[in-house]
Amino acid sequence: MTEPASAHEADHVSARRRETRTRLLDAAAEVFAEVGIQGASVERICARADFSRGAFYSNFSSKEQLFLALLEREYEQRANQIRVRAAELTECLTANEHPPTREDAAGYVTAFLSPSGNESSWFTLETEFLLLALRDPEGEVQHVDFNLQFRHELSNVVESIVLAAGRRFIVPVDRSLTILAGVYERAVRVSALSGFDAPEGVNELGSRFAELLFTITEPV
Amino acid sequence: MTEPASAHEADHVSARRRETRTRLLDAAAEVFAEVGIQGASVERICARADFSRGAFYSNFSSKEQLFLALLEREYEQRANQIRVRAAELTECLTANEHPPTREDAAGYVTAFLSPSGNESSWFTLETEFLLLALRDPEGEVQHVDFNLQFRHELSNVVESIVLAAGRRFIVPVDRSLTILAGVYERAVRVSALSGFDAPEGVNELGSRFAELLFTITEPV
DNA sequence: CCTTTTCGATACAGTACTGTATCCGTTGAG
DNA sequence: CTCAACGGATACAGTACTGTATCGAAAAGG
Repeated sequence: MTEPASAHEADHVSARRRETRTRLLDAAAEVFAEVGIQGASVERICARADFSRGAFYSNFSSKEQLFLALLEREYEQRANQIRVRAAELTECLTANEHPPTREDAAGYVTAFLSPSGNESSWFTLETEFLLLALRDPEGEVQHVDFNLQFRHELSNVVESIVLAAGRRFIVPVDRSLTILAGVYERAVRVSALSGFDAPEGVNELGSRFAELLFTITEPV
Repeated sequence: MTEPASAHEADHVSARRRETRTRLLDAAAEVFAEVGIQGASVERICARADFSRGAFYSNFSSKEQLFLALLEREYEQRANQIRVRAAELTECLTANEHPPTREDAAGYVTAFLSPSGNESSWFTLETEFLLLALRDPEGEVQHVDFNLQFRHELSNVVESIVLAAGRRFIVPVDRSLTILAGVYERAVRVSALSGFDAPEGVNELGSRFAELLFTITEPV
């Protein structure tokens, strides 16, 4: 609303400007993760990016706008990664003659869920986002939208993977996903609290998850 | 450290002082929930409680200390409530001749999970706590401790309730609890985001949960 | 009833940050 | 080569908050 710049206007953002925005976003990601969205002063973010506040206000109207822009970027990246991994996994599954054993599944799940970037800071950011949305007067911040879209995407991905593995869900898919999501998110939280470093956490989660998957699916 | 007042010293807190602390804690609960632990200034909390900052610094050494005190109080209250409800439920279950049907179970679970105080602000506080713990240099803030104790308590409660209902867990108890906790916490989060007001949310959760319980338990 | 202690209020100095208004170097178009 | 527009730096005025140090009233103790 505040920054329409709709299609008919000059969409042209100079390379210089894009670079500035990127650096500010990168810096913000760090600082937000470190001290929180409220604890982060515009000044500090700019300092981290080696810019002055002038640059900031020339690119974003407020700290919240910056945060939302950051979130959008990260979600996008995240979604892409999932798509890529899902494609790999599907290919791998269809290439195999026999349906995967539990052990195979554990490996696949582990690989699929293995952290890519800085998982810890992502989790922190997401939690900040949740808090922001919780306090949002009337849904200005569309946490739900982000999540619904993401969920939908994920839903398709998981279903098609399961299918590629020659299985199908016993209980309705959406209910299954609720369970899976719950277990997964809880695992992430626990993992975040005891430090993400431990790689065995991921393996453990992988096998547990695979087991769960075998419990709530059946051969097609 | 700074305020030992260990057991051999005067534990006596005058009624006046206790009252002041309570009012400050109450105010803090509101303000923290509204604007977050970082967004809340000491000044604002004091204003809400109709005290000056003098009173605050005379009772707490910092905002974080206040927050931790608040959390302790709330956890305590929470735990008590669960104990009470569990006792009621157990009594109710043992009084019955026949093991509960799914419908019964849905009712019980719904009652057990039905919100008591301000669920929404509690969820917000807990999330703030999580974030605090995430950033905690080296486990000063003992989120894990709180949670482990709580979890342990809950674990016993759930198991004994299930037993009183004449059933037992198919998969190991701790794994079952992980699943239940995941599903529950996720439901709370979703509920928090779409406003806690909707009472049908609780009912829905109740029946889903009961169903899940029937899935992962069997008659003893 | 007077004294001592306790506890909260007030005053103060200092800091960090905000958003704007203005300035100036850079860059790209003609 | 020139000039306008762009994009970021700097300066400024103003605000909110912090923690401490001091003060005075109310309670407790004798």
